[in-house]
Amino acid sequence: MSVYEKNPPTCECEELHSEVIEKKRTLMPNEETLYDLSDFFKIFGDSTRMSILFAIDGEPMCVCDIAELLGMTKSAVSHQLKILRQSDLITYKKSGKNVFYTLADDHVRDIIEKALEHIKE
Amino acid sequence: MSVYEKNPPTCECEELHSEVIEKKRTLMPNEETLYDLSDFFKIFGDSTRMSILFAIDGEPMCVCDIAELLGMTKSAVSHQLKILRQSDLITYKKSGKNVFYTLADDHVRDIIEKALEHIKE
DNA sequence: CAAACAGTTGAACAACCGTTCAACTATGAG
DNA sequence: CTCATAGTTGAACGGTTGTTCAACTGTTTG
Repeated sequence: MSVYEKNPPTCECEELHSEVIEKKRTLMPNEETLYDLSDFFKIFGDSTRMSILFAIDGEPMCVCDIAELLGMTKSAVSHQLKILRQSDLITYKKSGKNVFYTLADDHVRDIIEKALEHIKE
Repeated sequence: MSVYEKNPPTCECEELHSEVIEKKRTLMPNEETLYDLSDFFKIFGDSTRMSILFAIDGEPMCVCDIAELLGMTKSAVSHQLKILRQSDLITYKKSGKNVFYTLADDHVRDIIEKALEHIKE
């Protein structure tokens, strides 16, 4: 049951524009989509993860090299790689003792590109 | 001074792929851009703010109506509106006792649309 | 001017999240 | 087999962040 479906009235306002509210209610995405969307953006909302995404763009990198490049510990990097893995934003390939990570697809690049455009307005 | 510029070595690894690291170092965006990017995505990384963005898309809405639609208090909504305002993602127009908010431009819509595509893969 | 209502704001609290630390698995070299 | 190295993981700590609450500003109405 979505919160957008009718009451209970939580806003103490007296003079609501009911027509507008009802109209908007029908236009809102369902709650699950809203959570999926914000969860998706949450992944990009950390500078460490953003750095990792740029680092492993193009040529794959192993955990040690990423840690060295970013000036962080392997542990911290590995924790973030796990989050990126679980979001299907990156893939990895084991090679001996090393694990090489790279971007899963071009979608990620596209979204970051869009954001860069907005920032430089 | 960026952390990506040369050492000190923070990774305890012994067998680094120095060539790859140096190459990547030249390709990384500067630190400020990285922070701006992740800060930008951070705005979208909250389901309340995401709901507000969908709500005020198209026809503008006043704070009371948004609060009623989302089932939240005016205060909570106002706090989030402030964050969205400071990020230049929304604009507002005062009209009597009401303040009507709407999206600043089509850029926001574009980015959310891209994300929606990725989610439905 | 006074009362009512829309909206904002700062402080405080709780929940969330990223890094650190230590312990662990696993692979390759001697 | 044993040791060293790459990488992962869970717990814990500290900083961040969203909501609540109460007090505030500002506008309209009588």
